[in-house]
Amino acid sequence: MPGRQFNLRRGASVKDVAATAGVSLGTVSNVLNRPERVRPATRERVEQAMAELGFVRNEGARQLRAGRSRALAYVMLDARNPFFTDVAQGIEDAAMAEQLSLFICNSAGSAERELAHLEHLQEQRVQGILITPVDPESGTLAEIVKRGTPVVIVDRTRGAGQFCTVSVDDALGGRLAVEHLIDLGHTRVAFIGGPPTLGQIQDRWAGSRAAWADAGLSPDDLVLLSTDELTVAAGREAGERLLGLPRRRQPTGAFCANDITALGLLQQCSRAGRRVPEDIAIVGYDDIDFAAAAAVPLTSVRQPRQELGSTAARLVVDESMERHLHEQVVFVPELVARASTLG
Amino acid sequence: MPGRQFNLRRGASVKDVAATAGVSLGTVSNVLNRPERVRPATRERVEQAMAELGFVRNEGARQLRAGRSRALAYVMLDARNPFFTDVAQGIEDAAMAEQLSLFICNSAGSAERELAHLEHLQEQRVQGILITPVDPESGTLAEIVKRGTPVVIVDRTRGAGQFCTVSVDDALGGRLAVEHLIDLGHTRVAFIGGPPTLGQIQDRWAGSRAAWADAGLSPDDLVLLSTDELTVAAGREAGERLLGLPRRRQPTGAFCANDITALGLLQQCSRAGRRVPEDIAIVGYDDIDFAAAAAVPLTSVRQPRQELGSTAARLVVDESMERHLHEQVVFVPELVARASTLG
DNA sequence: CTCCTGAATTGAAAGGTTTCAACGGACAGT
DNA sequence: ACTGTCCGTTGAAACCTTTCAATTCAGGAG
Repeated sequence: MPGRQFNLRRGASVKDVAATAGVSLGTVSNVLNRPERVRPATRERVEQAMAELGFVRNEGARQLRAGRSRALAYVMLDARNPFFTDVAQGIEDAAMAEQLSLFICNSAGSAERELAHLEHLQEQRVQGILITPVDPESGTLAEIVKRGTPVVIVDRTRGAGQFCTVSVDDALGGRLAVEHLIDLGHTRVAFIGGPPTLGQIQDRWAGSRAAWADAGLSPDDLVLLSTDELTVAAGREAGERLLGLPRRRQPTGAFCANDITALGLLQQCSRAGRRVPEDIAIVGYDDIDFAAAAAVPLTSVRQPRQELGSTAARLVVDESMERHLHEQVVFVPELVARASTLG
Repeated sequence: MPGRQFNLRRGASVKDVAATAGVSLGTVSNVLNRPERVRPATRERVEQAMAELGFVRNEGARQLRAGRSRALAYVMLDARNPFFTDVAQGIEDAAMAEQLSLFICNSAGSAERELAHLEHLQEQRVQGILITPVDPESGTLAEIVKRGTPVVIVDRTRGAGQFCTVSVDDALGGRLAVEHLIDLGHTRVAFIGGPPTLGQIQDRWAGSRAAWADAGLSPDDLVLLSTDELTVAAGREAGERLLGLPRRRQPTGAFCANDITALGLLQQCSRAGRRVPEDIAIVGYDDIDFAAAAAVPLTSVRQPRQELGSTAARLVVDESMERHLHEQVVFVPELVARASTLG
């Protein structure tokens, strides 16, 4: 290969391509960004040169010029919860469709980790940030928006009034779950979930109570078993409490605020020799893949997870393009009935 | 705030900071990168200016200058499999410790998606790529390495001779699972998994057979139930086949090549009214969180997932620093016995 | 033949950071 | 007083892409 030599360590640049193809920098750039402006013969020559040199665009330089990068970011609250990985999948699909890269980070519920991630993402000049925040009211996010990076809150609405949000109607979800149990004839039901400070728990509980009241049942027969977190262990522990209640005061149905907790309850029931749904019917929330995969497939409230993600991505891209009114998109959940209630 | 004005859209640059602090560009850069070289008084003045202006380093420009970015990338094979999300967690931890950003991508088993991701990552000039490839022999990866970006293969060894790899001893894992069943007195056992083209399946099967032979049992009594993939559905379907065998030829123990398949088998058993482990003992593989969360907690072969990830990250960072010999790290798996075999 | 038009192409400038050779000043030693 | 050293600081150059005003060229109209 004669003539033109470029820095091996760094690879070919537009300049090298231009020299090889015998055109100017500007033309190479046009081939990349506005090919219709370039005469087909020229374009072909340039493309040939690119292939020959193995040219790969330098996104960093591009970003520097443009002022912002072609990357989005999603800061997950809990990567171990399949709900969030499915949301991430929806975001990735949308990002790919827009030719954007995606940083996925996991705060794992730690405000400190979250902050470190947000710091990095700002340094990367990402085009927009999608986040399920540890604490929406911390002020960090507001500051990021003020600096010009669009932020969309995913799956949270409390304290997020000033942001775009994408969420699912949790009150309706709670209602659907409890109405399902009522329809099946249950007159004593447990609500399992927490912590009660979480907006979503409040909404699902409120929806449950409303459905209960609408059916003319006594509030005393909708038992709140509050947990500290939404984990398998919390579900097991709540199950222990539930099964320990005196026989005649024992609920015949339980609505768990997420599937992971429901799996814990299911395990505890199995351990105690109770049959599901004959002795106790169980409804979960989220409809993660593992809900359908449980020994007794779990009835659950499905949230449109991927759509949640892709919509959030669309919003953040919109916002990065033009000033626009903040949108608060709310999706409708759906009950998926399976063996854990139907028998 | 008098005087100095900077482009609002873009935010403050080192230049703005330098002007505000009354020093030169170089000094600001020194404060950022070699603070020990700067007189404390000066440093403080610069840091003050940074805070005042809300200065955020522009990683793109930094990358442009340095030739590569301060970001790693992990291309997952299947984001819905918790095994890989745990590996990702390990990588993220290591990346954070090194102050590196991390792109997480999901090929979802599609070579096309994988290629699109790799394209983007090269444009980003990432410092290194960690990947569980759809096809290690495709040549794409070799080309990326040739262009100077280090690549480490995660959880695959076949056809990856020329790369750094990080994996777990699958033959040993298979041996542990089957030895456990033998120890419990099982003399007829099923191996469930596939596709048989997958190196890991081959290794786990080979390890199983070796353990079986070592115990002096007849090869005919280790039954291979091959599946097309490692999914819940495949596990259910294999369960159907297993339970359909004539009673006296029916295995009393099953070793599934991953936990997800084992959950499918467990579900099928539950559906058919078989008790686990009394009628059939089940061993899974991976020890994902949901294995312990199953109605009957699953005995499983644990792989050091997070360590797998963090080691891979360490290797790729090493490789990006200096030429080094390719390392092939192999971890040792461990059996975790639970109720699905112990009763 | 000249002028005009529009299309294709050019080249310089800008964007923010890092590096490095060079510089200035203080201070010690002679 | 002079030289040499060392520390702290400086400013220009380089990294690569994109943009845009300017330029060239071909071809048609007058």
